[in-house]
Amino acid sequence: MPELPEVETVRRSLLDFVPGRKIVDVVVGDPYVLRGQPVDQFQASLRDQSFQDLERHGKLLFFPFDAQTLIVHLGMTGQLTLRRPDRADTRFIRHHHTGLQRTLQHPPDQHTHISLMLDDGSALHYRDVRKFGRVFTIPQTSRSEIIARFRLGIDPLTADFSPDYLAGGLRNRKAPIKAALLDQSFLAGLGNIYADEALFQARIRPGRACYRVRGRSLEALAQAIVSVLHQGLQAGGTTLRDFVDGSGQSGYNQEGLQAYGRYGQPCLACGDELRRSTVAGRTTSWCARCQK
DNA sequence: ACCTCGACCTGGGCGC
DNA sequence: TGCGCCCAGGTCGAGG
Repeated sequence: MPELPEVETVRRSLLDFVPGRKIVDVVVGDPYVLRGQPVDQFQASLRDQSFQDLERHGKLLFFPFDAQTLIVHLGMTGQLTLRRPDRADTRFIRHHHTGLQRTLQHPPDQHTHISLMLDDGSALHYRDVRKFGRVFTIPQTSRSEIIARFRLGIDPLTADFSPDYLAGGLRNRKAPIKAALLDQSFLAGLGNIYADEALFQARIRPGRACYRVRGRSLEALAQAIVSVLHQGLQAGGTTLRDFVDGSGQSGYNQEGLQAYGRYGQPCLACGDELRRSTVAGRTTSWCARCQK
């Protein structure tokens, strides 16, 4: 589900409510998402701690506490949402046309694996159908140490990102350009949606070898990466199936996608039918006429 | 030091 | 209604 714009949307939506709140209880449903951390250790590390800040680098969320840092990666279907006592629960509603699952908030269900009970009666729930995500704590660690520990590259929405950085990373690779965009140790934050969107906007074929992306084309790509991420962020993220922000709200960037998932449909630039192929192991939509 | 591919999970949609 | 197959916003580790 969640690429940089979705994760940042979650972070921003939680920032309004969570800092200052104290964790009074830690409920673990399925310990699988702790990825090996003992349940009692996880619980003890968070109990009685107060939220200070929520940070993000690429797709990784991390929440610093006094002695611990809470790490959250949403994987493919992870949802981090606040259930507030001042709002009524709502049922899941499947949108007839889009299939979107909407709900503002609801009680924990069989997919709710972690619940942090807060001192104002609200609860921060981690729900993850496919369980590709992870939630655990590590001893208090600085931002730069976290980036190093999880081998994350430059976040494209920071000042560290530049056409030069992009050029330096692509020069010696012969893999498809899309593979480089998905490589989190090079660029942290792009996933399958925004990689396809950026390549479409920059008019570059997803299968083109990295070292062959140079000059104006590379400049266009650097610009397109930032542009598609900003667009996603402005739309509150892309909700294909189950993405929601911290309040349970869907995004609407799915309505602005020009390439991702549009194979078989006409290219919005030239009208040709968009192709479908597999690049870097992922389904890819692209226009054979526009993208060279 | 790359790169590709299968594995990890669950559920929805579709064809028969 | 049911079954089997394919598909899905992401990593990881094994093996070439």
